Amino acid sequence: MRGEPLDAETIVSATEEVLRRHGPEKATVVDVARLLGVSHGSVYRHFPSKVALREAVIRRWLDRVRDELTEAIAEPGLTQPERLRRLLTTMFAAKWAKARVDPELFATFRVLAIEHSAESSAHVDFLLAQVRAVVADGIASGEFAAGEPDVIARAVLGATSRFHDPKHAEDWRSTEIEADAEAVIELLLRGLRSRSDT
Amino acid sequence: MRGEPLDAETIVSATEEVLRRHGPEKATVVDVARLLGVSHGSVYRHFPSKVALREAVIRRWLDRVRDELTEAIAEPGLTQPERLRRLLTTMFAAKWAKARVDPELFATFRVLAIEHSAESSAHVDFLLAQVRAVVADGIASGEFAAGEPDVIARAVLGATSRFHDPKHAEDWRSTEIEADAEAVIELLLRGLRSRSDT
DNA sequence: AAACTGACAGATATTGACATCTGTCATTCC
DNA sequence: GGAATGACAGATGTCAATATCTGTCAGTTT
Repeated sequence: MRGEPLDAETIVSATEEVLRRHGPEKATVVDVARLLGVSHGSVYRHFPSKVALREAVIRRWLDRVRDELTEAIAEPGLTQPERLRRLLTTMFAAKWAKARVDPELFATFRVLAIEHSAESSAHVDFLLAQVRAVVADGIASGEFAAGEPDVIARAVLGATSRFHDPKHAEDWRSTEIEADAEAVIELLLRGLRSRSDT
Repeated sequence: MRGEPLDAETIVSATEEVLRRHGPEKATVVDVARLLGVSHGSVYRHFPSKVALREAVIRRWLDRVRDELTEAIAEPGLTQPERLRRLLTTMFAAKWAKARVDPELFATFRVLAIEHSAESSAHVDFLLAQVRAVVADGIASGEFAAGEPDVIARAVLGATSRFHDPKHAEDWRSTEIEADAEAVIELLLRGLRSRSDT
């Protein structure tokens, strides 16, 4: 009946659109099929369940976030403290912007992220690896004091959860959050630096 | 009909019990009156509204938390870094214990705390003042590097929100939280200490 | 007369009949 | 004959009728 072949990617995009319009509670597989002009049975040809479909949506969303972030921190010629600061501020700013521009959409994806905790914790693992890499480089170069990169990376992410964990999204509406984040980053960098440094 | 006169304190206790049994959604003023064996009109003699009654409950709860905390940190003869560590660990442990012993009750009080944000932020101000005092003393004694005590106290509380903010209560079920808190406190203390120290 | 009651109006919550949704699959369509 | 359909069973959600709750107050009790 329609020229374009129905593929998974198209269905995921349509699902994202339905989630955007109706929110996570009201978005149904029937809605997705309706938007695509097919029967909902066809959607089930490409995804075994509604859960799997939503999982595909959140995975794509997190993949995009990850790509944005790796691109933003790819700048060469920085010291490790500078690199860590940039990694954190970029990460925070990206989340704050999303939460502020479209709070409802952000809340929707937060619901999906909670539903699919495996995907979310894979994302956290990615962030952890990014921080860990910078910390390890900094220790190797002597810019940071010696220590276990894994433990320190966990500590850095844990200490900044107020600024990146969606649980705190409501706090991000206030502009005080920038100054608070700055103060915490400053304190953490002081704690990380080796004593011989400035 | 009954010997004991009905007073505000008794009503608040009964309300706490009803909240404990039924949860924040289902707890009604009629339930409280029923538990006390009086008509609900009598409750309204002592409290102008259901909101005011719940506010009294959360205020008493937070007052008790505050008392526990001030008692726990009243030990003399500690250095300021030691005092700060003790303040934080005591604060965290108290919350973790409550959340673990009776998660539903903890969730109930969390709902009340959100309902009555004025009471909660007064409580945060109290915690902030406690941290600020230790930080200011530490700066005065040269144990901590110079800086704005207010800014630093905010940073310390902000960096540890994962360990004290009820938003993270679910994370506290894992025993990893102890080690994570320890690592963050260590990093913060390193950042706070003046450079001439150990 | 101070403390309490219980009937009341308006607001909110619960219920249960009805509608929609999820997931399956025998059948239809290119 | 592989892709899509639509009728279906069981689960979940919706909505309007019904019940309960909040807050008031004139009247009762001690």
